[in-house]
Amino acid sequence: MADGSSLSNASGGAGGKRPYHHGALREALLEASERILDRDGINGLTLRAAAREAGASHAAPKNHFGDLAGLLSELAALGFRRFSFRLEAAARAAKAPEDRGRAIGKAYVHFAIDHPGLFLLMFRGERLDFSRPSLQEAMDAATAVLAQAAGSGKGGAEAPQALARAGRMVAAWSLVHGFAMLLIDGRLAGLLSHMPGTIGIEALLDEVLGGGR
Amino acid sequence: MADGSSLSNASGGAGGKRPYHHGALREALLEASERILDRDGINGLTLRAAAREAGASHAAPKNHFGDLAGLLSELAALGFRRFSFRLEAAARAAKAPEDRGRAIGKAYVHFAIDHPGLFLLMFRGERLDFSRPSLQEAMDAATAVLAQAAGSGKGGAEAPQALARAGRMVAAWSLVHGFAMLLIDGRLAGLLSHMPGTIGIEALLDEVLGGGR
DNA sequence: TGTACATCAGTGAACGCGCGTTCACTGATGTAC
DNA sequence: TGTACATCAGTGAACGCGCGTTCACTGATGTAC
Repeated sequence: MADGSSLSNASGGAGGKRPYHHGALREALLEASERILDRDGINGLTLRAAAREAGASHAAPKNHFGDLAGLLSELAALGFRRFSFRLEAAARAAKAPEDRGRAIGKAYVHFAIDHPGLFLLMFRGERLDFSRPSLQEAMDAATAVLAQAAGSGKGGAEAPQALARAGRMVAAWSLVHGFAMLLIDGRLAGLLSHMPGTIGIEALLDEVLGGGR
Repeated sequence: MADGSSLSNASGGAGGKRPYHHGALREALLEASERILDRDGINGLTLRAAAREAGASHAAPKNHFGDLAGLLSELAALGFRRFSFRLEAAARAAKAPEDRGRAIGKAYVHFAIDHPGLFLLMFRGERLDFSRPSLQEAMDAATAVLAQAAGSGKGGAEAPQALARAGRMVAAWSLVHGFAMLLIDGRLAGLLSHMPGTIGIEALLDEVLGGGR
């Protein structure tokens, strides 16, 4: 995907008969896979289902991804790249430096809300192949964004000990990750429905992220 | 499971020939399922695998659980009951009242470490049947333990607003849940290996739970 | 204390299904000459 | 500017596998009389 969204080449004409070679089947398969992920969840995403959704023969994905773990891993890598982009954009958009941590936290949760299937695929490592360089690179980049966000949160000079710094970073990560997971699994909705009054998710998220400051 | 662990009845004799009726196949299937969960993960747990592991015919589980969702849900219910028990025991064992919240948080994470497969089954709702009364009851009980723990954490009288109270509870839950999830998925190990020095999980957990106080 | 019978847990063969994978093939593209 | 050929993406039939489910059955238990 060199330059974005010009994915439908070759078959765009008015001829109707689609050519033997798709031209961008790899990208089409990834897009189809994401659609399946959002619609049917991770267990519905198989090599055959991806081929079906993309309108290709069921053996075609083999050429591009090798096996199912390959397809899932490339899709997860794509997700991590998009994830990093959104976190960084949120950090840049924050007005004051001390708002950056909270902005990144909100972006983290919003990504999970917008792409729950992709988010679960990314953070449910069981079926991914971490030896794939594209996945490793995308994951490392995302981790770097998070580490930088947590490191800049409250001023970096005091508390120079490694344990304290790791504790602050992991606490921030755990907080937003746990919130996102519980939300996606419907646990927060179940909890809030048992509480008096009406509490919206956004207000709750603000409260959770604001509470630690 | 009325009175605990006397699960191997009837076939205990020295006769060798095991009887046609198992006597406690339901419990044996649940134990076998948990073994599979820990060994092969949730995707390895099928009706046939459970029957195989328990030494029964592959159609036998149908009699006790109906379908796969039934088996998974009963196993999750069992997990929630054990979960509640451990959280409550940790709360009781805390010396000072102000230590209870932290003790419950540690018990939460330790449960996930000790039973990762079961923990993921419990908190990955996709394949559970929440209309099962046993699962509902066990979940409600666990939620009540958590709510009580968060409510008693810092004194209950001030900040009487519902949103603030919900925020405190959800923040505490998100923190331990996120930590447990990231740990199980191996993300924390990956992160710590990139940091200077050697940081143990227990020390990190103490730091994370202690940081908010 | 026996006998007949209903009940039901558990068995094992058989079914259809979707899956990943293999394999011979076909159509298109690019390159050598 | 043509022609031959290697390459390779994509096809479609076929394979074996494990799954959930069905179904006729078998063995054990409990109850009525």
